[in-house]
Amino acid sequence: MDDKDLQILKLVQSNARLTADALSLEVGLSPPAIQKRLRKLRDTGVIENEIAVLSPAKLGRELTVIVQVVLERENRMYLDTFKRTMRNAPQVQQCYYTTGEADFVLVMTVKNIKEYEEFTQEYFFDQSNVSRFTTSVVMDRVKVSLDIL
Amino acid sequence: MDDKDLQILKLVQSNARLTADALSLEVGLSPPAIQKRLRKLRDTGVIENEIAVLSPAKLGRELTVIVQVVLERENRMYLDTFKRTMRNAPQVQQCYYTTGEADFVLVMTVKNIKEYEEFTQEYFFDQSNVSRFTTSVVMDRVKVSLDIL
DNA sequence: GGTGAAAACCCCGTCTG
DNA sequence: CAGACGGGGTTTTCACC
Repeated sequence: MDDKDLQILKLVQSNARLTADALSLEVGLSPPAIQKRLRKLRDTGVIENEIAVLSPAKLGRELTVIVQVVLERENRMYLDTFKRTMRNAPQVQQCYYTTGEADFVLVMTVKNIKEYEEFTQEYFFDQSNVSRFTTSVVMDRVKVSLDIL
Repeated sequence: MDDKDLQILKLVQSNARLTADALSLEVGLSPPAIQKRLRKLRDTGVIENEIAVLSPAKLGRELTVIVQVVLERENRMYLDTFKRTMRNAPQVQQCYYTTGEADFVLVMTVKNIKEYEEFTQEYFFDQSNVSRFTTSVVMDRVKVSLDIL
């Protein structure tokens, strides 16, 4: 992991379609050298995966909400159950287990408020372990990235 | 936008490296047909971009925090200034302008609590428009994706 | 890490249902 | 109009230096 690797990572974290050829011009290595580094970065898990970012608006998921969830009982089994449920819920983009007021913070995308209401019915009310939750409706997705460099 | 497109999107949103050949087997179209659809999905903005997801842990960004920010004055100019600042701050992965208690919700990744403290000094205290903010430290990144299908 | 050849993949015509 | 085939060009891959 040297400076060249960091340069490559900075570029591909916002555009994974850059060819080894294009990268080689920026970084100053031959295309095969770039490929070797990319392979290593993938194998070692520095690059976790490469994904297509879809437009929520163009796919009818106009509504983004942020939810803070407080659980009723906070023991290992209940925590794991809740985590597993969130991982399997397609409406839940992100789920964080946090310190502070809430136990979990969720970032969700849904078609409309009705779909969100149905989600809360299914996951927060019916025989669940959720004590209370507060909902914030997103008016502007000011910045949405996974960049870390 | 038919069912075939949706199938393609579902696959590439979690793995953008799938070749047209591999996709053709799943979807039941010829590789050129897949490519034509992919091109259209990119051109129309349904696929916004393709990115490499990096491991925060392996790059020394061990700490994720979620911050709720309340502004002092909430007029157009102050809002736009705050949004622009967040977009340009590399520590801020995501920034949402929301209804509810907080004006903004941030998802941030930092090296350690010291870097976060410095960030708050620079962006929240020094001559800023921030009234107050509450910090939640992430103990488990249960689910972090941008999947919407 | 660089070089060069082979393989795989992508993209563009054209054709067909 | 959307999909299937076939070419040529690009990109990736791999052996070797």
